Amino acid sequence: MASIHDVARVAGVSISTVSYALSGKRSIADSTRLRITNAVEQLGYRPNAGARMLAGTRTNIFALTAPFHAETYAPAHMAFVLAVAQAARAHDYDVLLLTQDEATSGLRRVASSRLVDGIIVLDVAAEDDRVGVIRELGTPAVFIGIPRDTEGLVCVDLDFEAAAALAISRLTDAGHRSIGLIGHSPGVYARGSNFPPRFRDGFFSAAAAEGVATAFAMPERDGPSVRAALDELYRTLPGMTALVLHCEETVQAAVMDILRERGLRVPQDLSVISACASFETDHFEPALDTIPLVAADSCTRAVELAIEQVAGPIAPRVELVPPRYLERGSIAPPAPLR
Amino acid sequence: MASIHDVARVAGVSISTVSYALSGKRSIADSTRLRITNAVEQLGYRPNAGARMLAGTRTNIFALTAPFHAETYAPAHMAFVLAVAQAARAHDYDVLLLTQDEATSGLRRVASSRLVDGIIVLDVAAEDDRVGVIRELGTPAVFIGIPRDTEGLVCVDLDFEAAAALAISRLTDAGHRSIGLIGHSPGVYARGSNFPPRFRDGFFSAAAAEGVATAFAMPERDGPSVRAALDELYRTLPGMTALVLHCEETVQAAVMDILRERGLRVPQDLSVISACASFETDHFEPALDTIPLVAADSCTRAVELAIEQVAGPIAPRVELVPPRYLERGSIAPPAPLR
DNA sequence: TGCAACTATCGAAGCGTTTCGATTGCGTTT
DNA sequence: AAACGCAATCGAAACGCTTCGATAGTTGCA
Repeated sequence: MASIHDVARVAGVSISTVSYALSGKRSIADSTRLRITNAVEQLGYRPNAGARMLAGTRTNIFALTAPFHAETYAPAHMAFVLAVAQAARAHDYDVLLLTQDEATSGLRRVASSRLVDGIIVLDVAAEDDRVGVIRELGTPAVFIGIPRDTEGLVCVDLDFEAAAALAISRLTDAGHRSIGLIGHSPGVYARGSNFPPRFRDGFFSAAAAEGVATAFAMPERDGPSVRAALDELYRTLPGMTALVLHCEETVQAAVMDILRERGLRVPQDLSVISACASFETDHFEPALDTIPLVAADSCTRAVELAIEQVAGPIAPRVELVPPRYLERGSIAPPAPLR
Repeated sequence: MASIHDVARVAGVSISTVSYALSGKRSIADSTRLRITNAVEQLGYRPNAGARMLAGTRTNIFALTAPFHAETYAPAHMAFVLAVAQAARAHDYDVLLLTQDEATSGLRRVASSRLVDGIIVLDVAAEDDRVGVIRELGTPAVFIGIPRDTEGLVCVDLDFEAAAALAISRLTDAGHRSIGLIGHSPGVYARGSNFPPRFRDGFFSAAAAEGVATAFAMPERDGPSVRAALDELYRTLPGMTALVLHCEETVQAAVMDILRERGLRVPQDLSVISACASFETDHFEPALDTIPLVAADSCTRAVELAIEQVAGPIAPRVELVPPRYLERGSIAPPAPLR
């Protein structure tokens, strides 16, 4: 395997010249640079990663800690993992995957062995063990998600409160005054993943501000309870004219099936918005207005912030990504009283 | 950050003694070893990863190339990624995640910069670009899945042919002579992921060997075509008494719903086996006999083989993991003619 | 003409390990 | 008593890069 010495020899220069030519950190004559790049090409030279880490100040690797448990929704999880990896590669960073059973010890290990320059934290719980470790390590880190105590941390996430408020405002603009919300399964709220409660709370407070009547149900992941959840909403809120879905793909599909089965047309009989889903919603029949949860948005920003931190300390912050709204025609004014 | 020099100073020995004490590669007096481990503890010393890579012969990192595309079924994909990461950690290896848009160039990059000791290849297509690159690089690599040309490669996978044969033999043992198969969507077969055809072919040849009548249908991922697929099976094979499912969770769920809706009882009216699914099938009503696709089985073995290759070349091979069978009571003798 | 200010290049000192030969001191064997 | 073998330890040479501080050679300007 060719080393920088070989390149220097072939190009007829010293190794420091090669290093500077490749890094661009000092000016090098065009003719020399050309000889060097030719030599690199010819030898198939690639700088040795270990040597670089040792001599340089950075490793060009980020750790990604992405716990996976029973309640995790695989497609969304996957989307975030991939988005982080892609964003990192765009800045010449690689991603090292930490496993959940090594969550805190793995962080310590990779940080104190200087294997990584920083840490990206996914699927953040309100009370998250990783927060304490990261504070203590002082390693550059970005949380995608927001723990309860954000003191000293850099966090990025979709603005779920604003997303909920956006859903409410679109519906009230259309004239709705009775709006239901179908959320995730109770386990998701119980376990402490932080965005479902944030959406729910944003929903309730925006509704309260508008003086809108609300109802909320949390179906289990599997079949029959979706039906029960819908029944519960109609029981609590008999005049419900609009529905916000903040739940998994299978549940949303089930809801649409049940509505169809009951002869309820969207949007004539019921307006529906799909909120903060990380999957495509345009295959539903009819297609639904959507406030998408775009993994790439948060992850790209997270990687940028991580890179800034590698360069030097930055101010702690919580950055909320504003929600977008995609119209697909699933909202109409409420039907006149039947 | 404490270095090996600090440890040596505190313990009152030379750095080589520290290194040998920690690696165990030469004998060290118990008293000395104790002083060293105390110093390590006290200073919170962790060997620097970069220095280790440079001086030693290995990096203790594997690259994981796991392409993700439209046809990918996220939960299964995730299960394999996690299983690889866990198996690697059990051998003190970390996992570097390569993205699909850098599939071949990423392999070249991490291998020739000596960032990784080896490569684990997931979701192998029959004709897979990564095969050529890996042959050319000569880096230790293990394929989880089997490309068409396995010349010189080390591959591990569930024995899908044997799994199909096992399903057939369980059903023929119970007296079935007309067996249907519901497979993945046509796109999966077209794109070249290699296990669906292997299962299908194993199914047909085992059935032929037993003189059993068969039918095969490939529903699209979404709703209505599952119904169509079942209709197709009953049309092609009016006397069908048993069904093998080799498809995604949502499709299996849909099949069970449709059977229930049509008043077909499992197993009295139809025997059903779920084959090579990486999800839990015991929540179906009724629970289904299952030939599970256990990610950990293949991934553990793959990591072992990768580690053997890091130590020195091993013979190329295709290792097939034998299928298991979980009885749950979804098989009965065929119903007498109705 | 002389000197300052550049530009382009080089040499050498690290970075923190691993590992290969010593070297030392003891107990055993002849 | 000389010779040997072994266990425990040390010193120093890599490993391949980055980067700091020279050094020559050029140019510009007083």
